[in-house]
Amino acid sequence: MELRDIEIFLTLAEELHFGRTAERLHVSQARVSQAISRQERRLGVALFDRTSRRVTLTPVGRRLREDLQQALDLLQQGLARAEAAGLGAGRTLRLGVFGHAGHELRPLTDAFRARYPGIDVKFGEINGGDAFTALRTGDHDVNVLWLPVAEPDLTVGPTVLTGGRVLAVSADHPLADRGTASLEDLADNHVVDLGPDAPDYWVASMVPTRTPSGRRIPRGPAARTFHEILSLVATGHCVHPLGEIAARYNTPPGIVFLPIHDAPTLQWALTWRSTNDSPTIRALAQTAADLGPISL
Amino acid sequence: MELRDIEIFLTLAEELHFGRTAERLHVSQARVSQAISRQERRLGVALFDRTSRRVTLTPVGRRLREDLQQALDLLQQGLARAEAAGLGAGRTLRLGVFGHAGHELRPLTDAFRARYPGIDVKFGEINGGDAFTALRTGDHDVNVLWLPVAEPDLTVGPTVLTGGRVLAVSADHPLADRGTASLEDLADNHVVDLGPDAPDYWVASMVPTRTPSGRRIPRGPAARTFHEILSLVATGHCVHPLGEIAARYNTPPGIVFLPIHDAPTLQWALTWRSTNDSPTIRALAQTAADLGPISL
DNA sequence: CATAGTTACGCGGTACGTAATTATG
DNA sequence: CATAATTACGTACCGCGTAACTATG
Repeated sequence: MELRDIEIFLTLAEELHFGRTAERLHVSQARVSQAISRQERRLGVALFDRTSRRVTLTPVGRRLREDLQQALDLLQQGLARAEAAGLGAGRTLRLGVFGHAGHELRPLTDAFRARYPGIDVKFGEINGGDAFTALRTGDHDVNVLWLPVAEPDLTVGPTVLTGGRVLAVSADHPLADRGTASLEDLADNHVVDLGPDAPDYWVASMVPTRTPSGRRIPRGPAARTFHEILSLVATGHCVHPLGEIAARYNTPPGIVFLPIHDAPTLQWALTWRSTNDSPTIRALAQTAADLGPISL
Repeated sequence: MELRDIEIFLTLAEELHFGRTAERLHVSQARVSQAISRQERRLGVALFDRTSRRVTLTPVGRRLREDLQQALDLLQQGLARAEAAGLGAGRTLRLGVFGHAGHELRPLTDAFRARYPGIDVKFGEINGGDAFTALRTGDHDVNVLWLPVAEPDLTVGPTVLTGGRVLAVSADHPLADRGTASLEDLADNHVVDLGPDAPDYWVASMVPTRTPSGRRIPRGPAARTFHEILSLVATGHCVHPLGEIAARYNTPPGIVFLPIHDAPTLQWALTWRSTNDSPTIRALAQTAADLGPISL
C-alpha cells in the first residue's frame, strides 16, 4: 500500500472515471486500473462498483476515501511546513506592531513558532506617522496595521485582531468624567495631526476628518509617535482616537481613555511589501488564517 | 517522499539510533541513513542533529514527527477499517440486548455502521434467565450484559452503557407511593427467581441475596423473560430490581419503577464467546472503546 | 580502537507504459 | 460500434543490501 496508490484512489474517488483520473495524474489508464485492483485485492473489499460505463464508490470505499483524504492532507501539510521552515530556516521574521499589540498576538506567534521551529519572530515598534516606512525600507517583514490599507506596493493578508476604539483625553478634560465618548465629540476638539508620511485615507479611517453628522474635525498640532501623541493630549489642547489595545497596557499619567461607543470595530491585518513575498511570510499568513482573528 | 521513508523517519525519531531503527524495521542501517538524508535533501532542512555518537531531533524534525505520526495513524486506521469491513463484508453482526437497550446504543451502532459500511448490525432480545445461551449457541455474536461477567468461555469487552437501577413494584404496593426505594426494602419482599441457567454470582449482582445490612432477601416464584417478571410483579406478590433502561421505555400497566438510591451504578459491557473472536467483533469493540460508555 | 553513521555500487522487484482484449450502453 | 475498463507483457528505475569508508568518544 503505497502513497501513490492512495493518491490514485483518492483521485478516482473524486473523478469516478479511470480515463480522467489517469490524465490528471499523468499516468496511463492501465496504471489506474492496476493500482485500484491491487488495493482491492490487498484489502479484500471492493472499493468501487464499476462497469465499463459507470464507476461508483462502494460504502467501504466512501468511508476509506474520507479517512485517507484527511490523512493525506495532514501528511502534506506537515511536509509543507517542514519545507517552509527549511526555506526560512535561520531567518528572523520582523513583525511591526503598535505599542503592546505584540502581547495580544502571542497566540499567533506561539502557533507559528510551534509550526515552523526554524524561524525566529521578533517584534518591532511602529507609529501612526510612519506605519509603512519600515516595510518599504525592509526593516520589517510584516506589519500589523488597521484596515483599510490600499497601497499599490503592499499586500494585505488575513486579519489577526479585531477590537473597539478609545479616545485619549486629558484627565482634566470635560469629557473625562463622562466615561465614554462619541465620534461627535471630536468636532469640539482638536485631534493630533499624524504628519504627511501617512496616507490621508488611512489616517482618516482612524482619525476621521468629519463626524458622522458631517461636522469638520479640526486637526491640531503634529506628532509622530505614540508618546508624542500622548504628551500633546496630556496638555489638554487636543484629544486623539486610538485602538482599544492602546488603553489596555498603558496608564499614562494625566491621560484617560474613553471607549468610543459609536465607532465601527477596527480590523488589524498582516501587511507586507508585495515584492518581499516569501514562503516564510506565506507561512505566517497561513498560520494567522488558520487561527482566525483574535477579538480584544 | 514515500510512505516507507516516513515510517523510517518516525522510527528513527523514536529510537534516535540508526542501528536499532534498522533492526526494528528489518532493513539495513545504510537504508536508514539513505532515507533520512534523502528526506532532508528534499525538504532542505536538517531533521536530525547527529554525530557518529549521538542522534537528536532538530526543532523542525520534532514538529514534523508530530504531524507525520498523526497522519500515519489516521492512514493506517482507515486502511485497517476498510480491511475489517472487507473481512466482515456481507456478514451480519447479531447483538443481544435487554429490552429496548438497543435504542440507547444507537450512537454506537451508527458509529460502527459509518466506519464499517459493509457490515450489518441486527439486534436480538435476551433475558435475565438465558443471557448467555444465545452467545453459546452462536445465535448472537455479542451480548450487552451487566458486569461482572466471569465465564471462562466468554470475553468481556469495553463498557458501552452505565446507569442506575430501579425496583419494579406493583402499583398497589406500599412502596409505590414512596417514589424511591432502598436495597434494604428488598428484605421485606420476595424477588423473582431467574432460574438455574443464569450463574448465581451474576444474578446476585443485579438481584442481591442479602441487603447491605446483611438481611436475607427471599427468592419468590421463578420467571425467565422480562414480561414474565413484570406479570409476577404486577400481582403484588413480589418486587424485582432492574436496570434503569427497563423503566425508560416501558410503562406496563399496574407497575411502578422506583429508583434505588443506594445501589451502585451498573456497567453494561460487550461480551462474546472467546472462540468466536473475529475482526468484525474486534471492530465493534474498538468502535465502542473509542466512543466511550454512554451514560443513561 | 571500537562503535556508529555515511558513501559506493550492484541487483531485483515493481511501477508504469504500450498494446491487445473484453465489456457495456 | 464506440467508449471505457481490464489484462498481458516488457523495460527502466529505485529501493535496498553488501561492503568499504569516515568520524567520534
